[in-house]
Amino acid sequence: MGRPREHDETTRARLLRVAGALVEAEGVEGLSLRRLARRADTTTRAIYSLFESKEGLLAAMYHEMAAAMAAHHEAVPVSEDVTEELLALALAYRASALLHPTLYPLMVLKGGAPLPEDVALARRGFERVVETFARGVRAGVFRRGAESMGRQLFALVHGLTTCELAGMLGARPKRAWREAVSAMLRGFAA
Amino acid sequence: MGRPREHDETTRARLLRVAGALVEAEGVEGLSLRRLARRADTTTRAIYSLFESKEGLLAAMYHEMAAAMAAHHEAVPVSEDVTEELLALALAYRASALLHPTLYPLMVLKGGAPLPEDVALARRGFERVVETFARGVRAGVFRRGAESMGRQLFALVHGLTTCELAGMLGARPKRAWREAVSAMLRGFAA
DNA sequence: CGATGTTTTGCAACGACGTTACGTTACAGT
DNA sequence: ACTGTAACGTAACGTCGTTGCAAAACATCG
Repeated sequence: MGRPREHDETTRARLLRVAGALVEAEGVEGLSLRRLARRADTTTRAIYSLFESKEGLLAAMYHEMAAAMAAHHEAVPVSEDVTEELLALALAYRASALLHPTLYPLMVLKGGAPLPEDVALARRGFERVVETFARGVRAGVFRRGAESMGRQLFALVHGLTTCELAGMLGARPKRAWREAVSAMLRGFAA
Repeated sequence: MGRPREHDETTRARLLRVAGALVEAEGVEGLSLRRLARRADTTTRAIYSLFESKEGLLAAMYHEMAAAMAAHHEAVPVSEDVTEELLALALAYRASALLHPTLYPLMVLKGGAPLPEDVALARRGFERVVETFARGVRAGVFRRGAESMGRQLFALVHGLTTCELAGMLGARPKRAWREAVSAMLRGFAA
């Protein structure tokens, strides 16, 4: 019963696309619901019907980003060389962050609380790292404490991402990534 | 000539104090010039006279933060054990960030461009780290590349800070700091 | 001592923002 | 056909950062 929705899935997709372009072009502060509605040729009411609020819109953008990162992570094959696998996982994180350079800060900083499903998504990626560490521990490559090492590696990876996006990682950022992650993994050796 | 300023240095200090309290209590988005003026019992015009704009106010807050961090850094004594000294420098960074937990994000994320003097201030701390690395290289403790290692250590330290402030560093954050920094430094060994 | 010039101040307004109340519209069920 | 219900577009509300403007407070000069 009631009037059928006119703001359908295609408008939703269009809004997400235009919002991404806006953020990409002018940063998070350049995204306003009114401008977004104008650019997407619809009304602010449509955004409220589809996303509930601005926070909901940002959560949906977060979801796209989290899904992209999860896809990059799952594309990394399981290897016998756990060090190589962890390095590949870190570089996959880097690649997905660099794919949406201005969208990445959305994940970390403000924009409100992400949806539980997206937290679970991010957690899955983290647990993949912890499991890889655990395999390394069992193989005698690393010392004990897979979860601690996973947390610390994540801190490094996040810091590297932030620094690279800020242009503070020097002329050869990928090399810096390799060196930093390798150094930490060497330091984790049993 | 001209009307003498009534908005003096004490109002400026009070505004900075109240602004810090506001950010501390409700985050960066809770800081509005009108609320700040009301809480500090003055007018928005005073803020504009003293800080030029909201960005100028944030830059002044950034300056306080940067000065506190520099003080913490300079309090770390030069040691013959470069590894110990770098660990102490990292923990000094942590201590100053934890002193103003909600002010720290101001330094990294938005708020606009910090003043050149504050960039220089932050740069001095970074160069202290690079020099310590260089001493370690000369002593045969680390491999070559003092500046690269400094950048990578900074990325780790910043990532650890962000993660700890987000509560993602587990139950023993200081221990995680020690382990992570030590691991990276071990990995940098010659 | 009064007139003038210059700078700061308080106040009110401007445009833009996120959000919401409201009257209208379009359908489902009777 | 009538009524109830849900989604719609429009217009407003309150807040934000910022700015124009007239009044105010001094220094300087006639």
